[in-house]
Amino acid sequence: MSDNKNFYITTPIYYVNDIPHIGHAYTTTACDAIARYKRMKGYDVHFLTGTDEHGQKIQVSAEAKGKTPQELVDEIHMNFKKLWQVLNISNDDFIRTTEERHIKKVQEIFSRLISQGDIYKGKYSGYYCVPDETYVPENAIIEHDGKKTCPDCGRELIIMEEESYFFKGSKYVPELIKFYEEHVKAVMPKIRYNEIMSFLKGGVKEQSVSRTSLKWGIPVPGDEKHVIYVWFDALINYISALDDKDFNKYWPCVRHMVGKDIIRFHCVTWPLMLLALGLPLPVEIIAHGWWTVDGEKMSKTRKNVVDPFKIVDEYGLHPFRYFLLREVPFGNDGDFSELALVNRINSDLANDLGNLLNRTLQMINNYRSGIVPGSSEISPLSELAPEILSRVDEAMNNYSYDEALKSIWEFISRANKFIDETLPWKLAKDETQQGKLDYVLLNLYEALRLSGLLIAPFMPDTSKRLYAQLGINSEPVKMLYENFSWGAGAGTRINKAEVLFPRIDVKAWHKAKAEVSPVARTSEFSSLRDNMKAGVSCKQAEANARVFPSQSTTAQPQPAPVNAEQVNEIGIEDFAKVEMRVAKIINVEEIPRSKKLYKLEVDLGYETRTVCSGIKAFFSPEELMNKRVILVTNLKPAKLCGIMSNGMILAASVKHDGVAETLTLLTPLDENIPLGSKVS
RNA sequence: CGCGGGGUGGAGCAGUUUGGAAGCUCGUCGGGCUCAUAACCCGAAGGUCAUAGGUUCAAAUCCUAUCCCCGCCA
Repeated sequence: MSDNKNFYITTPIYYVNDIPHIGHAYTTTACDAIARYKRMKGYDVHFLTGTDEHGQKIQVSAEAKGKTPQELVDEIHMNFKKLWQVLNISNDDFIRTTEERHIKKVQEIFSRLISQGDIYKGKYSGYYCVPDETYVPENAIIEHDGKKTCPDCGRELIIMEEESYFFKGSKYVPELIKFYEEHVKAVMPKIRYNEIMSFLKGGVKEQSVSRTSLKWGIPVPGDEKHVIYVWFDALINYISALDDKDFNKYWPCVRHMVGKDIIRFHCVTWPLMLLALGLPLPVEIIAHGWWTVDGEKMSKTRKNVVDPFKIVDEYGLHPFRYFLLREVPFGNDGDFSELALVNRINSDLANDLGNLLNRTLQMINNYRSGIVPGSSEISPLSELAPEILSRVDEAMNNYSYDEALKSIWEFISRANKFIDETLPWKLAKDETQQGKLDYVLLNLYEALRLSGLLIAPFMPDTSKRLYAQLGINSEPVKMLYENFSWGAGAGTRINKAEVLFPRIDVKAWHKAKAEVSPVARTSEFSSLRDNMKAGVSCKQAEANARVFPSQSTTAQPQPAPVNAEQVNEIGIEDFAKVEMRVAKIINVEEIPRSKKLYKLEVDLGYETRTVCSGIKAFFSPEELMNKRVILVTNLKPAKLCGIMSNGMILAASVKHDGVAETLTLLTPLDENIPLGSKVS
């Protein structure tokens, strides 16, 4: 643990071109909870998040939209700011890599490393994929017919050589290994620590830290045709966000929360940079797992992402926050499903906590006219309380949110059990038992008062609502744990009991969900074209597209008509944008790592193309060979399972519960129609 | 041999580092209670811990081989 009472926690800066999804929400919520927790422990907390706004993709999408990159990022970084507002994130700062303070600091650091000889100009040469605009590392190259090809698109690589700046981070590797050996908790959880150690011991190459191929980035000072490599640029945000005063105060106690995918940058690249700069290394780097959705991999390119805005809209903020932090053991991957969320809401939030509050308040109201009685007798609850506090503290120090919440709920369960043990409704009827009743009611009240405090870092507004019902006006998030004293709640006038979390009728929920998509998706960003270009299989893209438009409005899911799929009407001018032609399948290849896709070669008469099609489950390669099909020819190419797909084959399907049961290809009736004929 | 994660009662998972009576949540069944959001409390059923070998007094946990799932990036 840190030796002082300062605590600096950061999220990664999110790539601004991404659509905010559950993964972003998770990382940031986790940081928020620890930030709030530490504040309540009396720490001086600085909590930073932000956006990474440079890079090729931004440049390209800006061009596509007829904007400057700066205009684009000024607009879309708001997606993240908005989300943090909705999720009630208590960050102290939000940094953008296009801000002056950041650019200046990056250039300053770059210059300094040049002048001390840790960055030098050299030549970079390697295998390069021209269409993908990327270098392919030796170990990723796939040999095909004696040619070196790109693992992503399969096209041939060329040897490319360009001028580049290099960072001699490797010379600090022994020092870093030593540091990690002495600080085994610097990378958490343990499995990641081991991963990093074995990576470091395998040796680290010098890294190219500049690019000449793109423009949208921070120029190398004094050598403007080079742009500083995005990771070098991005990592520095953790420092550039602090002014000199804050730097001295917070840097020595910095913690980075990251997804497990980017640990190399944070646990190797970044510390090597810091060693070169002679700065202290991060106290802790915490790597969490990933989310799947309904058991399936979620990705920004696949668009089966969970839209946090929509979930919050439908289920409320705090159930969502609670679910994220409770559902998954620290560091593990987790699965998001709405049903699991509903179950958590019902059992943990409504039944255990909400109901405890309700029954307690009703009894105080009925038996003591709404005034909390006093009692100094020790109870099982007052005895358990300190233990729970210390268990929560231990869990939080290990970022084990699930353990912390489990402990809190153990306390809540104990309180429910306490009611059954003491039977207050019987005590109420017995004149001689009034002192005992005081004891029961006071202890229940205190248990709730403490629970409200304990859940505050996770569900700040819920704890506030809970406190309001308890008759306490101050906000739990602004309190300190150490100021809690058991019994101090005596004499308080409580407020009217209200339902804290309404139960969700699971049967009705299932019924409503059967008629709407199981996964929330954004209408704002989602369109048929987006889905398709994003590499979703045809069927799924259709499904995605048809789910919307959806209005984010009411709290309850709106039942939709069963058979009428909602499709936006389009004009003929929209239809005319789609070019379809007759094509013949001339080759069928299995893609070993995909159970849905075939790699098809199709002949359009004037050219042949590679198309990936999600029809493996329905046809054998023999059935497909030489079939004439209708191909959408002007679909933007997309990579599916690593293979470039240049078009989409049309098929009709019958679905049951959203899964295609039968599927038939659309094929021209006239076998003799020339290949390449346009369909309209 | 590309890399990584995983296979534990009906479902979802913990436990595997450091071997020592198989645990949690949900669901099911039975009972209790009536203050409460059909909530709460107690009890029960249900697992050869993927498979096959091995080490050991003792293996979900260590070793070897095999099979099967899931990702390839937040």
